[in-house]
Amino acid sequence: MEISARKKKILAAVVEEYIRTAEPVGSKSIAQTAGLGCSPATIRNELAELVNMGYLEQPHTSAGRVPTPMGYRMYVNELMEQQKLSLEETEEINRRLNQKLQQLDDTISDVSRLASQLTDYPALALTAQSSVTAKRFDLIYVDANTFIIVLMLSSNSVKSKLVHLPLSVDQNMVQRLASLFNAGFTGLTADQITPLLIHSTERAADDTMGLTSVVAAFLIETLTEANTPTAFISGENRLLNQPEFKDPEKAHKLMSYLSGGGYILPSGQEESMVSAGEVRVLIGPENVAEELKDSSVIIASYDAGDNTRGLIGVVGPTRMDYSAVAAKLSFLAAGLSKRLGGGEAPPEGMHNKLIIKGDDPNEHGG
Amino acid sequence: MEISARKKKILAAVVEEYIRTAEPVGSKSIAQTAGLGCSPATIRNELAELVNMGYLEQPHTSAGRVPTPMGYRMYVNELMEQQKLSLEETEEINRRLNQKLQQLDDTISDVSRLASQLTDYPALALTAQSSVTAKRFDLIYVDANTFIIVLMLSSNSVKSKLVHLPLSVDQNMVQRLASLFNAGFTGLTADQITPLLIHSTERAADDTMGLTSVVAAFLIETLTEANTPTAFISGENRLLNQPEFKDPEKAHKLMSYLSGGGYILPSGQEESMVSAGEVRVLIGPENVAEELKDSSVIIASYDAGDNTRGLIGVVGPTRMDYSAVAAKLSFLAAGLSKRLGGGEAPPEGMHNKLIIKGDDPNEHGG
DNA sequence: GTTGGCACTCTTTCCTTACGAGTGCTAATA
DNA sequence: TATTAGCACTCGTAAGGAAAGAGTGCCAAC
Repeated sequence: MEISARKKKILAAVVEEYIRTAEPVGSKSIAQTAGLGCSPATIRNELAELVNMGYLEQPHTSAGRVPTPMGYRMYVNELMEQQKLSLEETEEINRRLNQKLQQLDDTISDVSRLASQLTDYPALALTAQSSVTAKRFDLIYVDANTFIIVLMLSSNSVKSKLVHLPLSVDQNMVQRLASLFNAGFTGLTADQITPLLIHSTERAADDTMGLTSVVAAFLIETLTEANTPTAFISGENRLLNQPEFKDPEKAHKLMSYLSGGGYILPSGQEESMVSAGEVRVLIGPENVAEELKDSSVIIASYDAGDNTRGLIGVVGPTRMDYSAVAAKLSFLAAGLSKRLGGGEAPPEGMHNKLIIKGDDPNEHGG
Repeated sequence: MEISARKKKILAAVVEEYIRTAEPVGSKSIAQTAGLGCSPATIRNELAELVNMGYLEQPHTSAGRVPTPMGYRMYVNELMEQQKLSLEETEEINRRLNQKLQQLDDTISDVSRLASQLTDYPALALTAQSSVTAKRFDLIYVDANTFIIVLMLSSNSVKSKLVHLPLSVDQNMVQRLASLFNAGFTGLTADQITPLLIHSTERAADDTMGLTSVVAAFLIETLTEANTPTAFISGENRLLNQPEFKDPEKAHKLMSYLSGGGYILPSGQEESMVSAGEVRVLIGPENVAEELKDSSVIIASYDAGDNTRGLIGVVGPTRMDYSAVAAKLSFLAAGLSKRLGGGEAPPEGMHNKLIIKGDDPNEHGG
């Protein structure tokens, strides 16, 4: 059965009213606000059908209607209007991005904080999983017992570490080692750096002091860290703003799930699930994690340069302001991409052309 | 009026029972548990006097007794038994410290997370405010448009940054600049680096491309960052475990205060308030921040090396397990000091000799 | 297809009552 | 003088019940 235009209007009205008030929506208030010239009784008939179709439900017989996940899904896919951010909002976001943005590592936490502040929901930011390799080694001789490892990565970031040794370092050896590493270890991923390779380098450098393994260990650690996507969550406490979490039990469960680095997306699929410039919405039971079955997640991806993508997302009750949050995240992601990504800058006003993708492709007419 | 030995015993029993159950404590339960051979009626008389003296209060006429902040203070200063950590606990802490500890920057968040997990309260970690200066500069020429700044600080950490320039870099210039910076900028604090100094260096290096100011900017930024104490708070959500925060309003207020980097100690006095090896307890109204007047804070300081100290602290309701938390924090701080500080390692079993200092020196007999 | 009317349902709120934990006081006791 | 038993009293909390109110479903009329 196809859903009529009026039903759509009514459904949208219910969803929006419910998002606003968190109270079941009655026929009367719809008749007043939705602006379609008909009486509460008519609305009631339509509502009853929407319940039958699975878009709405009643908490109990004499209550108003509440959207089901399916109702939200319909709303997000077809009914929701793209929300435009006000000039002040876009300026605010840009200002804060410019203020903070130097290196992704430092900002991943700032980004999640910003997203949380903007939306008033808990927010998370994920760095992209990429395959970073070493591009260049420098070893700086400081004194007889000390040298500095400087490691430039394919992602064009630089990592460094001060190494103290109990033994005296030979300055020639340090230089020899740097050349050997530049020759043999650049372009390798962490798991291509085998003990065998290290060992043969050690011999080639005539290294009896274990310098080679120190440098190699730092390299492996750095690469592993750079390739491990890290998540940062902030603003968990904002859940408490939402009436659905007035029960501390419930709030605590979700908050500790989030704080504990609880994964939002099926691991390994993070970036692949959201393509660039698009915002994905996971509603209630569409989430994989048991703890999120009553909540919704909105995720945008950003281009972190180097052909990798990261994610920013927001978690809230299913009764979430999808439109506003999607718009904000989309703009934020675009701003991040512009600043981090090497690639083409998103066009001005890009946040208006926001593409929202549902979870289940069957459900939205393509 | 001096407080009798029996009153002390009774007060301690009330505090401990209340900490355990979060329910007002009646005379009967004390008579049973406290093991002083007297009847509830006797206890009642004593309790009434303890109320008069200000150590206890009654929520209402027919309820049991609850400690006042003054009662907690007395308990912390004089009555509380030093809690020893079990072998498993100390081993667990040591294990996790060893696992994580490489550089303070990376671990400040880990430390606060660890403290929070151990105590099941929100925890914060503060880096020490110190006066870090530059110790050594290296500039690595990468290609015509790129070089790397490597900056070694007096704290013996190393910071580095990749710099891209629109103009071609002259390799000689890069080296000249490094020498000039090593000669003129080491040992200076951020505010000693004046535009004048930068300008004269620029001329001395014959730098027409603005390299000098790029390096100087990085230096200033790094020093400023290193000297700014950063706080990290985690586990805010654990507040929800406590029955006193079953009201989401209340919980949210405190949590957002904490998340917002709310300051626990009067700013500027952070380290000076807690001396090494000692644990400080701030009970309820002893706190300066309005938001903390109903809560208690337990703080330990650790030696971060380089004559600087940092803090780890825990926030909870006044009904807090002072003894256990103090023991854990103390051990944690000692462990951190041992690993970070240059100084003498704390003696084995140091957590047994824990010194607890109250807020107000007048209140505990010296 | 739409609407007004009306009986019905079910939650929420408020009030009252009963209960019980714990006290304070008094008088007896060691 | 300190302790104890006994008892009336207080006050918060839980339980029960009635009234209110919001919203529905359905029917008959338009």
